[in-house]
Amino acid sequence: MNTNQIYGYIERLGNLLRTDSRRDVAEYGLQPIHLEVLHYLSLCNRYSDTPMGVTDYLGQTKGTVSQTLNVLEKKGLLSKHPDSSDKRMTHLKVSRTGKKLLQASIPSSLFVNACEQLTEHSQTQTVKVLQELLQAIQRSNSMKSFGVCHTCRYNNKKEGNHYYCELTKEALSNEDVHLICREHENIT
Amino acid sequence: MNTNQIYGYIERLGNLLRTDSRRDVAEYGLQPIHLEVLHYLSLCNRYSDTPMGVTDYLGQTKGTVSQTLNVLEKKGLLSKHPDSSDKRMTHLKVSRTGKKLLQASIPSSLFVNACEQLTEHSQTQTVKVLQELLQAIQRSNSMKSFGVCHTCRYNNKKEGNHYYCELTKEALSNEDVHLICREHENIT
DNA sequence: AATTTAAAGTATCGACTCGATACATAAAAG
DNA sequence: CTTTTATGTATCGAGTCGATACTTTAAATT
Repeated sequence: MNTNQIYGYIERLGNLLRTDSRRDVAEYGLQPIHLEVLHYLSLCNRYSDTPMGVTDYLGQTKGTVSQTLNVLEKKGLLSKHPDSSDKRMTHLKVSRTGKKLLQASIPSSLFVNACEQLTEHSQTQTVKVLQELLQAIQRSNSMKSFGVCHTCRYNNKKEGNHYYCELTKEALSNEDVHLICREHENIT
Repeated sequence: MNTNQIYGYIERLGNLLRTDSRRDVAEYGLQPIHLEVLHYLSLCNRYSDTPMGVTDYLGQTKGTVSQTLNVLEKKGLLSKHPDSSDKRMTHLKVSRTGKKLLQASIPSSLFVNACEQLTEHSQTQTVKVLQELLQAIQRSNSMKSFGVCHTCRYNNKKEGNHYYCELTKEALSNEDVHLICREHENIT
C-alpha cells in the first residue's frame, strides 16, 4: 500500500516538474530534456562528460542522445572536445551561455517557492528520505548510482591529504570529489 | 542548498520512473502518458473524469489531451459517455482491459523492488515527506490540490452518518470520499 | 427573450522526442 | 592479426505536445 502511495507521489511530482520546466525553457526554444542534459554535464566529472555518460544517466539510447547533443551544440550551449588519448570519445563542455541558462532555470521557481515554506527540519528530512529511496531503487535494480567521488569506494584519501581514484589510478582534486561519476559505486 | 538537492532528487526519480514506464508499456504500443491518464481516471470521482479533469491534472493543453484520449479509446482502454445534463461534457470510463493493464503496470516493478528494501518506518516517513512537499508546491503556486473528498473542506459528514459535498450539493458514498476530485480544497 | 460571453471539446499543423536500425571508427581481446 | 567490443553518428517512422482555429452548449448580461 505504501508502495502505491510513494509511486503516486513521485509520478505526480515528476510531472509537475516536467510541465513547469517545459513552460520555463520554451522561451529559449528548448525542451525539458535539454535542460536535464546541461544540468548533468554541469555536475559530472571528466570521466563522465561524454555522450555515453549522458546516455547511461538519462536511460535513453545513444542515438537519441546524439541528436539531443547536436541541438544543444547548434544552440551554442555546449561544445565538443575529442579525447586526447581515446579517439572514440568526445568530452562535452557546457558553454558560458549554457551555464547562465542553468542558473536561471534550476532549481525551478516551483520548487524555490515551495521549499521556502518548509521548515529547515522538513527540508533535511526530505533530502534524507529521497536519497534513501533513490539508493534503494538503484541497489535493487542493479543500476549505476552516479554518486560523487566523495562517497565512492574507489576513492582513497592517501597520506599527504591527497584524494586518489583506485579505478582510474589518477589523483583527484578537492573539487573533483564533489562531482558526479558514472563509475561511482557506493561504499558498502 | 536544500532546494537544489530536493530538485535534483525529484528530477532523477521522475526520470527513472518515466524511463521504466516507457520500457514497460512499449509492449502494448503505449506511451508513459497513456498509463498516467488511465491511472488518474481509475482514481478520480464523477466530477473529475472528463477531458478537462485530465487536462488540469496533467497540466497539458486540452487539445493535447483530446488526442491522447482518442488513442486510448481506439485501443479499447477507455470509453466516452456524454453527460446526461450538460451536453458539453463527456465522462471517461476505464475499460476492463484498461484496468487489467493498470494492475499489471502500477506500481512499476522498479518501485516494488525498492520499497521492499525500505523499513516500514522509512516507507511511512517517505509518504509523509512527499505529501508535505507536494502540498507545499501546490499551495505556494496556487495550484489545484486534487485530493480526495475525505480531506476536502467542502465535504461534510452530517447527522445520520452521511457524507455530503457542499459544492455540488450531492450526497457522497463511502467509496466516493476516497476518490480524487478536481474541485478539492484542503481543510485549512 | 435575445445577445454576448465563457466553457468543453475536437481537428489540424508543425516542431520535436525517442527508439530502432544501420553504419563508421577506434580500442581491446583473442 | 583477426575478431570482438565500445563510442559515436545518420536516418527513419511513430508518436507527443502546443498553438490555432473551430463547433457546440451553457451561463451571464443586457
